[in-house]
Amino acid sequence: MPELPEVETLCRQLNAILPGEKVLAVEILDPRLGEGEGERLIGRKIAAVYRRGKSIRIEIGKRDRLSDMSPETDRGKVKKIRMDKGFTAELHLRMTGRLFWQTDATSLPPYTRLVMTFSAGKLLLIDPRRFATFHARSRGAALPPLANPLEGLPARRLGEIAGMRRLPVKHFLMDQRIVAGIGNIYACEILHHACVDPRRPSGSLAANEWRKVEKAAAVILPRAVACRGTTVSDWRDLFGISGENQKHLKVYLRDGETCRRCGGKIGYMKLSGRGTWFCPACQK
DNA sequence: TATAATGTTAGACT
DNA sequence: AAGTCTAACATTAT
Repeated sequence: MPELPEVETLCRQLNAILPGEKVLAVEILDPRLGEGEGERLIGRKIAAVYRRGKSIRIEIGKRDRLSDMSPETDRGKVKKIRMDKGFTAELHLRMTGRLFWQTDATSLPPYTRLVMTFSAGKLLLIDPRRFATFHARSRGAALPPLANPLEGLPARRLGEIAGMRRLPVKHFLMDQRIVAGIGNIYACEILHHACVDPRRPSGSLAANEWRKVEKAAAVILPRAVACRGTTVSDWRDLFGISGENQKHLKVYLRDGETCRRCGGKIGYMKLSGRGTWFCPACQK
């Protein structure tokens, strides 16, 4: 469920809480998430949290001085432990993953799959469908940055990449290798704002149409971040609070209702296997 | 009971 | 070879 604005919301909220916090425990409750992945994070401090596309990357630093001062350890060993570069815990929420910051001693909510304990609280991964992924990797070379639609989607680049491709433009915008972070809701909304029919072959868009797509993304995505995401079913932010962006939806889930721009009737169809809402009257 | 769900990807098919 | 399409993953809610 979470797309760029939702993941961005979580990252910002995590960044206000986690840096400097030490990982006290990691419990993996769903074996699909990998067995010993969490062990090596224990005793380390969070440096910062970043978003890359729809992934949440928690940068975790070197082991804290006190925690590796086991008495009588030979110095070589201690040194070795502290020489590493730290880890990155990478979370991808896929369809139904959520993060929740729990600060009271209540029991874990249903479908909790992972618990990361800090002194200030517990970070829970809740995921009914169990598609979410979690990996703790030692920090290596920085990954190449993905095109970040929050920093703008240059129309020219989009046109170049689209070339002569016949892939529907909606599918094109959702290709994470091209544009990192747009999913089904925002692809529908961006194309409606840009007045472009989602079925159009991506290679058929004229330069001015890509410019409209660029502008649409620049309106829709930052507003969705400011609204802390779109709650149409189960999306909640880190503190369990619904987003507000559903108020701004023009087509998504509005099947049969009236287009607020032209008065036409919002249509629904399956495109590339995904539900697609659009206004046939004003999206050409 | 059948269907769809805010994501990704392996494998099949052009 | 490269582009495109489909099914599969696991589970709930309607």
